[in-house]
Formats: sequence, C-alpha cells, structure tokens
Amino acid sequence: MTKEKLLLLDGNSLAYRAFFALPLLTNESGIHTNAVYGFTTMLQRILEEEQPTKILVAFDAGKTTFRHETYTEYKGGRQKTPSELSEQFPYIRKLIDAYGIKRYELEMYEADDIIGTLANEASTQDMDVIVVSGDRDLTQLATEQVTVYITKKGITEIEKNTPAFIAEKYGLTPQQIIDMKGLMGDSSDNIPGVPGVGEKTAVKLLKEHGSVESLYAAMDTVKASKMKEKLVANEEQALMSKKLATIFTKAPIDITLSDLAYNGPNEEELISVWQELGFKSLLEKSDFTVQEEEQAPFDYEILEEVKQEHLKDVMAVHLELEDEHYHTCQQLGIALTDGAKTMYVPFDLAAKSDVLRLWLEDATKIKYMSDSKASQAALKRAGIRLAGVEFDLLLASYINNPALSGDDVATLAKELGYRNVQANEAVYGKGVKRAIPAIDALSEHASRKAFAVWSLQPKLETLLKENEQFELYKNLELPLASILGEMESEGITVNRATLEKMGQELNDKLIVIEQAIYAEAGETFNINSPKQLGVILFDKLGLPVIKKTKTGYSTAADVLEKLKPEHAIIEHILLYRQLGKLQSTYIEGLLKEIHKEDGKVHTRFQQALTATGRLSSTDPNLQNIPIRLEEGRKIRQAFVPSKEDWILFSADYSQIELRVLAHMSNDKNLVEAFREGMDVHTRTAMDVFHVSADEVDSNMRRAAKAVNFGIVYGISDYGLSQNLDITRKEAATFIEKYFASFPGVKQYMDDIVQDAKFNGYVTTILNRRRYLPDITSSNFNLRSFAERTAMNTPIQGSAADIIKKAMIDMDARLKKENMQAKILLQVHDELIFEAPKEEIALLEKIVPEVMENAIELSVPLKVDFNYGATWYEAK
DNA sequence: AGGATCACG
DNA sequence: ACGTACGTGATCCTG
Repeated sequence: MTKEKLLLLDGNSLAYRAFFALPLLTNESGIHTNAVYGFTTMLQRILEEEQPTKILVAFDAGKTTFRHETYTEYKGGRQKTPSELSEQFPYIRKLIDAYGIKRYELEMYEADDIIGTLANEASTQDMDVIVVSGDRDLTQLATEQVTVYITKKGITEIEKNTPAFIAEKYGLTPQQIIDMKGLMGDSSDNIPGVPGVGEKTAVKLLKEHGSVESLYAAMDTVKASKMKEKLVANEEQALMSKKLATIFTKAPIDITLSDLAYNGPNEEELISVWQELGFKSLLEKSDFTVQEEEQAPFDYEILEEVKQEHLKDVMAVHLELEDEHYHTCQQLGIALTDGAKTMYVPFDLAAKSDVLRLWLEDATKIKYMSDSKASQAALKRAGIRLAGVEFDLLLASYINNPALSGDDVATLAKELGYRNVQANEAVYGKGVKRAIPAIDALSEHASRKAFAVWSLQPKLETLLKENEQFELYKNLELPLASILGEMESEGITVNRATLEKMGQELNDKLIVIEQAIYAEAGETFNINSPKQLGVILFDKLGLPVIKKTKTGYSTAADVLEKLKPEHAIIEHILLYRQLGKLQSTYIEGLLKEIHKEDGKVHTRFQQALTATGRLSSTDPNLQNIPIRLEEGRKIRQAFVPSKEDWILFSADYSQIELRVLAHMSNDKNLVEAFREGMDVHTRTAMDVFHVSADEVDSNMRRAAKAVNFGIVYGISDYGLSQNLDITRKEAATFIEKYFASFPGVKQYMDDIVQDAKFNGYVTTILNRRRYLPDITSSNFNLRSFAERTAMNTPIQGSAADIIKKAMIDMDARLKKENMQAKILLQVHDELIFEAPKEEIALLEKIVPEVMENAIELSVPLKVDFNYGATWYEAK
C-alpha cells in the first residue's frame, strides 16, 4: 500500500487570496466567481501534483474565538468581508462537496487550529501532510512530516515551507515563527507585538535567545538601548501576542483522519457546479466527458428464437429505439432480464414471435421498464399492446427529484450511483457521426439497460416510499403514462388543405407588409433579425430606446407597443411578427408534422420534464396553439375529428390555480368567493378598490386579474408594474391592499417560504416535491427566484396533480360507459376529446362530473365545456 | 449553442 | 439596494 498523504486546506485564507488576486469575474446570472474560480484552479493543480489520499478543507466558524478571551481586540479593525466575496462562500462549499472532499468548521476555533490539530494527529502516524494556506503563520506547523504550502503572488505560485526551507530563509525553526510574530505582531490580525520591532530585529533577537521567554529571562544581559526599553515596557504584550499567534493543536474536533478519505470527485455534481458557475475553460479541459466508464464484463445472450422458458413472471424489459422520436423511428431490439439471465432479441425477430408478443401483452406478466410510454407507443406500431408495466425508472426518478435532467437509462442510473451502462451518445456517436451500431455493441447496450432497470427498481421504490411519494408515482404517474401513450398513438387529425390555404393567404399578406416596412425604413433588411431591426429603428429612425438586452436594443413586443405613436413602421413590424410566427411555427411547422399514413399529428407528451409536475408537448407542441388573437385562433380550424360525424369536445377548469390557492391558504375571503360562485377577478377588484360589484369597471377588473396572476407567480411590485404598465409604487399599493383583503393568502405565502427554507423543498397536494437549493442562497437574485418558486410551485403543481388524476378517472369512466370518445390532448387545465355526435349528451354530463370530482378541495372545482366540428368551434 | 422573440397555460 | 413576474417549446439569427 502506498503511503497516506493528507492535504489540509485553509478555506478562508485561500478564498481571500484568490479573491484579491483575480479580477472580479461574474457569470451569466451575475454572481461573482473569481474566488471560487481561483480556489478551483488551485485545488485542481494540487490534486494533480500531490495525489493526496485524504483531504480536509477547514473554515473559520464564527466571529469570536477562544483567542478573544485573551484579547478582545483580536482581529479587530478588520474590514468587513466584501459582499462580492461572501456571496461566493456557498459556492465554494458546494464545490468542495462536489469534489467529495470533507469540510469542517468548529465554533470558537479558527481554521488554523483545526489544521494544526489534524496535522499533529497525522504526525503520530506514518503519513505525509501538506498544509495549504495564504497565511504565513501556518509555517509554524512545519516538521519533517508536515510541509506548509503558502501561496505567493496571489495563487499562481506556491512556496513549500519545510523546516530546512524556513531555516534557510530566516535562520529560525518553525516553532520560532511564533516567537517572531509575538515580537513583531501582525497588523492584519491586530496582534500588537512590541512596537518598533520588525522582522529583522525579531529574527536577530531569536537567533540569539531562542524564544520570547528566554529573551526576557536574559534581559539583564541585554545592553541598555531604546530597543531594550521597548522590550521591557511591552513584555506582557509580547507574551500575549505569542500566545495569540500560537496555533492550538488540541482543538476538540469530532472528526478523525479516517473520515477524510478522498476518492475523487462526483463528476456529475462537479460538472453541474462548474456549469452553474460558468467555468467553461475547466469544463473543456476536463476529461470527464470523454472518460470512458470502466465497464464490468456483462453476460447476456442474443436469442435466435424466443421460447416460453425465456420469459418469467417478472422481468425488466428494454425496447431499444433508434432515437427519441418513438412515433416514427426504427425499433431495434428488446432486451429482457430476470436478474439471473439477460437476453436480447433483435426487433425483426421479436415482431414475428407470438410467444414474446403474448407475454408482452399479458398484464399478469410484470414488466420493469424505463420510459414505458415510449415503448408502449413504439410497440403499438408493430401491433403489440404492451401491458403489465409495474415499474418505470424514468417516472420513479422524476418523482424522486424532478430537477434531475437526463432521460436515458445511463443518465438516470448514474444519478443513483449505478454505472454499468453506457450513455446512448457513447454507443451511437453524436452529431453527423451518429449511427446505429453493429449488433454486438447494440445488443450489449440494450441488455445493460435492462439490467440497470432491474437493479435499480428496489432502490427507487424504497426512496419513493421513504418520501411518501410511492402513491403518487404508482397510482398517478404510472397509469397516466399508459393513457398518454394511447393519446399520442391515437393522434389528432389536422386538415392539410386548411393549413395550406391559410399559408397562401398569410404569404400574400406578409409580402405586402414586408414591402411597406422596407419603404418606411428606406432600405431592405432582415426584419427577423433583432439586431438589424434595432439598427433601423433606433439608429436610422432615431426612435427612443426603452429597453436594452444583453446583446443590444430590445425590440420585443412590449417595447414596440410603446413606440407605436412614434412611427408608422412599428405597427407593420408588429403585424409582420405576428403573421410570421403563424406562418413559420403553426402553418409550416405543423404541416411538417402531419403523418402521411393517417393525416394526423402525434405529439410526444414529456411526462418527466417540468419542475412543477406539468406535462409538456413536443414535435409538435400542441399545448401552445394560438387562441388569444383571432388571426392565430383560426389555426384551430385545421384541427378536426378523425371520423365523419364526430366532434371535438373541449373541457377546461375555471380558475384552477386560484381555487388551489384558496384551498391551500384557506383564506376566508377567497374561499368564500369561490363557494359563492363569484367572479374572482371582480371580487378582487371590489376589495382592492373598495367598491361594490356594480362599480367595478373593466379597467379595475383587468388590474385585479393581473394582481391575481401576480399572486400565483410569487408577486413583486416590479413584475406587476411591468405587466400593468404602472409605477412600482402604484403596484406596491395594489399588492398591499390585496394582502389586507386576503390575509390568509399573505400568511400562506410567508409560511411556504419558511417551509421551503426549513425543508429545502416544497410539495403539492399529492406530495410531489420540488427542491429549492437556492432558497438559502446569499445571492439576492437566486434567493428571490427560489422564493417565488416556493410560492408558485405548490399552486401550479397541485393543479397539475388534479388534472392528471382527472385523466385517469376520465379514462376509466369512458371505458366503463363503453364509449367511443377518446381523450386526445391535455393543455394544462383543459382536456380535448373527440367523439361521435351521439355521445355529446353523455360527455356533457360525465366530463364535468369527473373533472370536478378528481380531487376534493375546500372550494368547488368548476369545469366549462364546448364542442364543435373543429377545435376552433369547440370554444 | 445560445439569445431573442413569441405562442400557450 | 439588489432586479423580477411562474411553467413550457419552436423558430430564427448569430457567432
């Protein structure tokens, strides 16, 4: 075994050094990063050069230490730590944790004392010790075993203080460094020493007498001089100074050397911290991404025929797909494992195997999978109706922590410390080099995934149960996955001809507007380029600059809206933008997504993506089809039922988020408003403006509505002022009046932020969690954002819980009633169905009934509905 | 690849 | 005093 090497870092001192050595760097979110950056580069270098086996970073704990008992002025008169530095300490701690390095601080003691104590302890064992600090005092710890590294010139150079080095430099032993300081003092720590004695004198005296004590013992022999008078006059002060400068090596620490083992960084975590801080150069230099995981050998078999004996009652199953577009991509193969034997079946064989198909369709045969919805949809295309999924790694991992990104098995597994599976990128390649690998690599990759799912199932279920989230996962998300899969596979019919006709008309209009803009600008340019547009508007036409972005002038709609009276071009640009958006995103974009085979679009609902528990929709996104402006709303005319004499039926929750807020805050006034079936915005206006219901005009209601939105988002006066285009002060008054009228809401908002600070997370009605690590950040921006999130997430997330539950109940009810009606889409607070006309009456009864009773709140839920021959008409 | 913009709830 | 509304996805431009 190689000799142990202990690295002891003086966290505070190194952070200070780095801070003052480097210019004030900031990252994208405006946090200063120079101290963290300097600290990191220094740490990287030392790790590389020294290869320590144990590490500790020590920090100073509080302001007072035991030294203050000796001398209350200790470290007095110091400049307060600059806020640009103090805001970096949380990141330094985060970084150290990501490295897997232990850190420690102790009340009443300084980092020096922790380091001294551990260095001392290590010296009793056969261990090399390296101490790193920016503070020269630490050199007193140097021995044959302990080398003290002191940073020089900021942090770029290091001076290695061994006893020999110190002897050469000062002619003193390391212990005499303390005496030296006792005599000369230290202005930065406010240690007085003997006035008039500097380094030279101190060294000379110590060479002659050995120590402060012996110097005073031998004072009689010293020749009378000014210096002697000073020494005599300050004897007590010299002895006290020495005492203050002495590092205490018997601090009552409760860690031992064996706690300090260093096993390398948690790469995921480190990369994420570096990304957060914007350390691009370090990310590029690091070999983390290219580093191949050392793969343990893996045993599996490629089947040439699937036999009954291969298939067990409980197995992990992985359907390997060509890419994430599971409605269109090629299915490559199926891997199966029962933990003992792992098998791979090429998909062409699987598709032909009745044995395998029957097993996959058998709900009593239990399957553990990851992203079962993707598999369900891709199998359906091959005529296989997947059933019996009892575990889904993707969903379990998402419920456990929705912040974790990755959706492939390797990423999910790695987050749980399981590494015997490769990233898709490593097997398929990326960018233009991406290709389906040969059968041996492909089959092993898929097999390892199945095995990973098998291995992680117990662990995740335990984690979920510990957090009381197993119900949410098993009874909500898992069955929902199957329903969403059916919705996606069913798809919604889009009338190509309708879109193409709209596209033609739009195109004609766009050409006219484009010419008008060029004429008004006096030249042609790319209207879609904010940069070029900015030059035209603000430089050439000299319009007033209202807002700027990072990259230049802002030309966003709210800015242009204010510029409307200034120039005729503005209106044209706004119209060009509006129509251009419709053309590119909703006409051309949607046309590209229509499947030739069935004339439908098949979106993918991302079920494990949002931080709040909502779904999202991609390829195409069917959750942001225009509705607010009439021109855009017409796009909905292209969405039609799949069969003749069918209709589209749309049902949406009225004010679900405010109802959730009423329920959770239990605010008397808000609860009463909903129980009495009042218009909540009108009610808010009455309270805020102190008027009666019939005195509320449209402007008052509009303002009240904005306040209600603000409340849901985690209000700020600035945000509200921007939204309503009023002054901050006026906005603040609104908020004040709102809270006076709805004190329960105010109480809830305060409580939820407190809860989040205490727990580190917030929860929804069905116990969905969102962690908010920034809630205790010293960075104002980050903390404020986390606070607003703490207020908003339980509301948005609980609304998501409710509609998800409604979808499950709805699916069951449609089956129970033997209906042909199908749920096609979910748009956060709205469900869209298609059904034969004959079922309209029944839908009108059961849809609101099921949705309104999905979850019982202390206020009623209300559902509005409509139907028609197109989505446009179902309003 | 990231920013700006804009579509939705 | 600090600088903002919460949650998404698609398209276009630019470096």
